[in-house]
Amino acid sequence: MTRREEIVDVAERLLERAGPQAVTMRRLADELGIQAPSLYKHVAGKHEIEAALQQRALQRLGATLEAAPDLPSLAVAYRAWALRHPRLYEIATRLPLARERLAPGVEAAAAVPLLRMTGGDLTEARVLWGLAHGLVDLELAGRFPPGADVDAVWARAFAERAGDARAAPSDAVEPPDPGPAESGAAGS
Amino acid sequence: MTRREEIVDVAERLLERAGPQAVTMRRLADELGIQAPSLYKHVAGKHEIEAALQQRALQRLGATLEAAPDLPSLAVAYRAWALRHPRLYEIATRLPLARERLAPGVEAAAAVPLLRMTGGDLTEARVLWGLAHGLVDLELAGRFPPGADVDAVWARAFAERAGDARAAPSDAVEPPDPGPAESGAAGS
DNA sequence: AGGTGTGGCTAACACTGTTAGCCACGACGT
DNA sequence: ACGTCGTGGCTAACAGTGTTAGCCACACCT
Repeated sequence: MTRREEIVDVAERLLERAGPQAVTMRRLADELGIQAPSLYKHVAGKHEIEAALQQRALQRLGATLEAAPDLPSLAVAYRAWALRHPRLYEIATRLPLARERLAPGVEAAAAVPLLRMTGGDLTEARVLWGLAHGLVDLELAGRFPPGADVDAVWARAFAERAGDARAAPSDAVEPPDPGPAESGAAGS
Repeated sequence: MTRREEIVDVAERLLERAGPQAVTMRRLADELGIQAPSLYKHVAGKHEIEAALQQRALQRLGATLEAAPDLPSLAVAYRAWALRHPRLYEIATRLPLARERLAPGVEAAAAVPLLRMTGGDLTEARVLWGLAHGLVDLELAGRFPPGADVDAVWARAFAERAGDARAAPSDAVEPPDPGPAESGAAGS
């Protein structure tokens, strides 16, 4: 394992354990037993570490979603992952998505499971993605008051949507090739 | 106008003009022709300024939404406001909602328009809110690839939902009294 | 042996939010 | 009229942030 990966590993552990404000260059270096400026021998800057975490989060989330057989279970898998890795989810979703830093294909790969559900319908996939993301984001931000029945909200949201998704035009069952801009970008 | 409001005003202008990283205590003080530590004579800390901006954003958004006659136009009004005041929207939505700092009633007031659409159905209101927020958040984060037809996504999302909303149980046409925890908190 | 890249180090810079302590001024009560 | 006191400014300073410059030891390769 290269030292760079090691840094990202520590950053991830630190992030989930102590929150985003704790992942600082000096703290990171401490954890590795070195001095903060030495980090720059392996990494261009903090933004690069964040980009790496973002990429990692996208891959993990995408992999988790792969297993879901239908839309409702995909929804609960999405929410469950986000609640289990809240900081990673935030970093994956709040950061403006450094596409140029991202390894090619990971954005597309994260989109595949959802796209499969909608039969390749990009618009519908984006609706569902927005719905899931919005609900997760509000929940993570503590926006639903304590005691709110969030389970019921998710049930309602995706129960009704499920019918629509199946009724969608089956123009492309196979996910489109992860081409440049438009194709794979519905889920990331 | 008290000096405190003046500070928040400058903060808001600075935020929308130059972005969140530009609204710093020293910069704020410069804009007011004073020294940074003097700000603390009027404000407990930066968090208080942010909380004030958050409250302001909630009020403005709520007021804008008031005018919408039906669900589709409420959706476009929501999106339009967010796109016109992206930084304010972020601060209103990303910050963990300092409920104790918030003037009583503003959270509830922001929820009223949506709740009216759903005939008082809290769960449905939250679904719609999550949907709208998620789509806005993804768009603001630059998550939809350039060239994506976001209009189409919104049209699809709320065209189908509109029927559901009207078919919702009409158990409470009048928005519930803005009681303590549960009632008014669906939209904020 | 000699050169070279790798990966540490210290010192320092320009920022950030924030605190302590001082001081001028204006209002207010006696 | 005079003392008192709150208001609102100031400077100096602190701890912490990301980041750069420059130095140096060690391993490796010719």
